[in-house]
Amino acid sequence: MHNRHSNLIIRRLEAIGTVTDEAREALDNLPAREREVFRGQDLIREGDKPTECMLVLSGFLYSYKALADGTRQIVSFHVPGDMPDLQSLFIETMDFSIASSTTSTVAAIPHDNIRKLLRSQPNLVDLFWRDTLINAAIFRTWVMATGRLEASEHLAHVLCELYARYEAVGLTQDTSFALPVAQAELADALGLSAVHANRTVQALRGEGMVEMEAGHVTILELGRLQTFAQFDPTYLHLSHPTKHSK
Amino acid sequence: MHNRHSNLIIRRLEAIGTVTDEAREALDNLPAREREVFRGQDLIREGDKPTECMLVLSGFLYSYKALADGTRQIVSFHVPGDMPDLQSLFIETMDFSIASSTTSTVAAIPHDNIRKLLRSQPNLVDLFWRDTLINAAIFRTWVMATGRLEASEHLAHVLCELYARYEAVGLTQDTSFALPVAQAELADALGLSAVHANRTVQALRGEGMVEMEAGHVTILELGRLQTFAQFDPTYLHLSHPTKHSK
DNA sequence: CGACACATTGACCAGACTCAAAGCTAGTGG
DNA sequence: CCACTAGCTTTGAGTCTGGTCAATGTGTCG
Repeated sequence: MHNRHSNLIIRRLEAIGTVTDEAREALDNLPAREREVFRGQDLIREGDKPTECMLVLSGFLYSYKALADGTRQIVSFHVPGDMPDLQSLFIETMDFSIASSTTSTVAAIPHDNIRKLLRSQPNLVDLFWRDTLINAAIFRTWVMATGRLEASEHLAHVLCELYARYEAVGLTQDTSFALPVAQAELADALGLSAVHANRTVQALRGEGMVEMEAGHVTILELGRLQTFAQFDPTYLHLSHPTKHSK
Repeated sequence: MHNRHSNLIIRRLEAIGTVTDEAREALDNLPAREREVFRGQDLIREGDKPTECMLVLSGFLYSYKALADGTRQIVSFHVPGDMPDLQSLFIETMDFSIASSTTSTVAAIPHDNIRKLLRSQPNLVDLFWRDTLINAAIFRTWVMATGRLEASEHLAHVLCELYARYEAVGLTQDTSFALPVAQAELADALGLSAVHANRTVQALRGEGMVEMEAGHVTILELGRLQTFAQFDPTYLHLSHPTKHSK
């Protein structure tokens, strides 16, 4: 049997590629220090120089960049199985912060151990690299959505993405999933004001495409939502995408 | 002496890390088929499954994602030395297109040869991986700029970024550099309409911070431009960043 | 009950969009 | 050498999406 953190990593990596038995074994032997982070608390800050990588075990986190006027832009959400600062392995200084939007558990894995692992398992280098490439694809898509979609389409797109990513690690219940973020945080992710984010949520609800309340989302009509958002799951490069459109 | 394409790759990689002599040698032996691309022409299209990677030798290209209504969002610019589709090594299907905005020369390097190179030079795996991570950081920053900066700040930010990236590969002349894109393309990069992009360019010119004309940009007051754009070069993770602000 | 955090509304404002029409400039054919 | 075109840039006028400010609900917790 595997331990909690290796189970999650493996599930994540299997969603994007193939994990050999040997690699599975090696992942299981990674040491990890578990840690809790609470709502609104920063796990890592811009400018930090981490010596370990974080693996999300439970909860929900997000990365953001702060601006001069005190506002911020959330640049990605992190669900269990994600390693939000994997980049710190190769890039010394963090160029963004990571915060938790609810009580989350993370496993901290020292760089040294990951480096040793990657040396012994070249198979994993490919998979981890692939993971960073998929992350980049997600950012690209956020640029597209932020730059060219209307607020309600953008929100719909984010919901489609989260649904697909949750499903990839088996964390959906039917067509609903956890989204424990306040509307103000949603606003920071969409590049909107909090007031307009609220109106945007109401618009989507009014369309009957989703239910959003008390920290979780239920998608009522996935196909329609995806079409509306112009969501094409290709960019997530998952092994078994969940395209339901048309 | 090195050939044209390896010279550029090496300069690029040296800007972000250290290249061993052995790796240098191996890079020099990469086979490459040179190719010209002309203004407006797609080098690679969304949905393609490339079997080689492109290295920009000269000119200027950009990546974009097309939307349902015929509009598009440019998600990144590519200067000489960049490998805009390095990801195709690990991700089968392209989720964006790459087009040239002027006459450009690219070198096509077969995946097989790159894979062989990476097996023999683990040092290069780190560097290439680091390159993809830096790319991701650039996307993140674009999300931030698109979501939270005003149009003129956003334009200023893009100019600061390009200046820093050009400088890293030694392609600036004093404080000016080539930007052979029409304002309509700038608009697609900034997520603006062409009309507003024009007004935004005029605003920056009016401030006396930059000159922009006939496909090239001269930065008149770098410090002020960087401050205005809230540009912090950390995210480019270059070895010798060009921070001039205060 | 009061405090706090979050969601919701209303009224008004502004940055950016659209449509439409002119300028400019380099290149082409006569 | 000039009229003509094509591709860009620039301007003007009216509209709209999303922003700001300021209240007002609502729910949870001590």
